Amino acid sequence: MEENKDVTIYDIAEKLNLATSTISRALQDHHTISKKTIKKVKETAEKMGYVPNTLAAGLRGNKTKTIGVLIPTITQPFLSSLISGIEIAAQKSGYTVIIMQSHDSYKEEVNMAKALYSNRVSGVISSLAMETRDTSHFDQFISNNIPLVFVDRVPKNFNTFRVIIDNYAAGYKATKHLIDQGCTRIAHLTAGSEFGNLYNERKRGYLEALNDHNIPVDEDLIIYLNAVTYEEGVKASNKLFDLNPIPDGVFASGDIIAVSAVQTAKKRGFKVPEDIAVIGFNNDPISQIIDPNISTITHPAEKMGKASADIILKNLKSDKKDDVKEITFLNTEVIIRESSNKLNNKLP
Amino acid sequence: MEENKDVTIYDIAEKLNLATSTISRALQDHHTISKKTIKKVKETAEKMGYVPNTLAAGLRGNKTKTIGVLIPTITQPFLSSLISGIEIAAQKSGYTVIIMQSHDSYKEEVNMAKALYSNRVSGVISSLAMETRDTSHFDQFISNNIPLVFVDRVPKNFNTFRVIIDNYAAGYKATKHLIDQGCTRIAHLTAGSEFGNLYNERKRGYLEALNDHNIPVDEDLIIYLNAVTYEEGVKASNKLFDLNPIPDGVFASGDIIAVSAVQTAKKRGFKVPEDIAVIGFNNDPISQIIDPNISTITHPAEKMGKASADIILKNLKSDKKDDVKEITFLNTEVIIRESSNKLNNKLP
DNA sequence: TTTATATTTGCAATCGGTTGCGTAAAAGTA
DNA sequence: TACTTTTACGCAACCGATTGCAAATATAAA
Repeated sequence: MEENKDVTIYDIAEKLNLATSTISRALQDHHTISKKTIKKVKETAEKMGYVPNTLAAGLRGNKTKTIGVLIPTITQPFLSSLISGIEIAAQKSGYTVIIMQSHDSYKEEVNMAKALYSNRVSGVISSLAMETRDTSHFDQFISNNIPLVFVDRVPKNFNTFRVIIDNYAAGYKATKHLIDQGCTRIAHLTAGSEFGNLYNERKRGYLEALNDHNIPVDEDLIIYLNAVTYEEGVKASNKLFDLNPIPDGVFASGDIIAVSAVQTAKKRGFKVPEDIAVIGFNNDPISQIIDPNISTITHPAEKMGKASADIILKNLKSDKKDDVKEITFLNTEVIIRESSNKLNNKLP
Repeated sequence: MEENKDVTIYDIAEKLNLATSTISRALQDHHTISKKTIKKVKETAEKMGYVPNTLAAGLRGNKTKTIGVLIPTITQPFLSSLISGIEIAAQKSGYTVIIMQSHDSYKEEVNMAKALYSNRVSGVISSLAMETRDTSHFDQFISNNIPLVFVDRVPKNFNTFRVIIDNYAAGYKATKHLIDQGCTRIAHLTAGSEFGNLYNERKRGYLEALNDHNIPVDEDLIIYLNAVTYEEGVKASNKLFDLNPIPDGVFASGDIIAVSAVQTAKKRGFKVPEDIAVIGFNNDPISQIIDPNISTITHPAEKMGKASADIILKNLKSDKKDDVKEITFLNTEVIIRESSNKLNNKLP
């Protein structure tokens, strides 16, 4: 068994009769090394099969060109797209991405934050677990000057970068769209208890839109799901369709919920959008595949990922520690599709 | 600006008047350290806010408790579930997961393989990029005794662990199911050029099933998509429905393709499954949401992820280098749903 | 030729744990 | 009490790259 020892800069140094420091500098195009030497070094490095040891470099410099991502799960379209955005941006700058899933558990989130720190990541991007109430496990990053970006599900009182959409405005827009379509009894399907403010904000937008248009709020039309799943959506939708009369519009705080509403409606003999108009949230792939297509609010996952990564990278490059931890708002748009097109407008 | 220096084992050693070696050993419950000392050390470590430095440990031991995952993309349901399975298994053993996306580009795959090696990952799990023909960039892992597992899209001639499903058998089962439903003109939608053998294997199963049941193969009924996307699926489906007569069954080598077939059929006035029965592949979430529900073949993503991770972990634990690089086959099942239920059997 | 300047390279400490080997202290045995 | 065994801990080298500072060499200016 050939115990193939790694080629190190020492090996290269020996072969070329140079100091390791010269090799190191040559490899990073340091200006104090002559072009000739650089070329020679790089060539022999290549020839000898040298692969830099990230650990050693990281240990010395106490930084790793690694971005840690701590999110609830990666199997949701929004989050996997988010990661994709992060990964692409990071990759471009030579950074590596470490991913950890909290599975919406506070305890796991705490552990993984520690693990990320232990790995000396250069920066952290996180979306909070549903369960999380206390966020002090993120303090360690701040106090050690590791840039921290919260994205999408962000804590309220934590002075660090945040990348979000304006959930309030989005909720307002969605509801207003239904109102514009002539709906007057608009239901809202939303997530139950939560600490992060995104569902609450959307609901706030919903309420405000009703208010602005003189539509009385009917608490019976607001249903809180225990989880954002298809099954829970069906349960909630059935509650809605048990009402008499049924609502004529539904704003679901997630496409998967909207899908369940549409399908439950169909199953129970109601027509979408004629009997009930539906709008979802996220613009998940499924929303444009399901029949009827589902109107929705865009949730620019990749862009949010890119924005988050860019903030990290920018902060890493410039030493000046921005004390201004700005909040980045990304745009959302209403996408009108069949499920809410009561007025029968032409769709693109 | 408080330059919060990290607490190291040196700090603990000094505080307790012990040697760093004792601290190090105490922290890992080494048997040569007394219970009292261990307890004392752990307590003060906790109190002082000590966080181990993974880099330092990894550098010394040349291993990092990190599993590198190199896949085409994470935004496909199958692959994100795969990662999820890997991550959960790894996490349980205290391993961290680094993820890199090749975006189906050979060049990126080569670079990222190098990056993974550079990070001294303990093991690698990879699914090949579509473009990849040559796999020599994976040699470095083998020659350095880093366990390597290929999963799903695996190379043919590379002696390492492989975790796959029996695509041939799955293709056969899917086709046979359609035959059992009474289909006699069965089309097949598959991916175009590819090096990994999964689509080819499925096609082989399809052909063999036809053969075994004395159904002549009609090349017009086999359509090669340029990409596994909804749009390409629609294009291909339309070709199918331009035929006269149209086929009475379709085996699509992916659920997203099956969805497009079902919807294109509906759009063109054909009934599913009465006029044409459809079966997909993967059991993606969408398959059981779309109306009609789509019959499919399970593709146990999470299990495959777990299996891959377990192989890595097992190989890491036992020093003996298994020279037998076994291939792990995971089971697939036919899930019969509405889209292929011509005989109108009761479905669960 | 000499001095000043620019260019190139080397020395050696450093990052923070890990571990083989050696020794001191405690416990056990004759 | 003397001797062996066990238990507990310390010393110091090591992993591989980085970097401040010093030194050597080359080039330019006087």
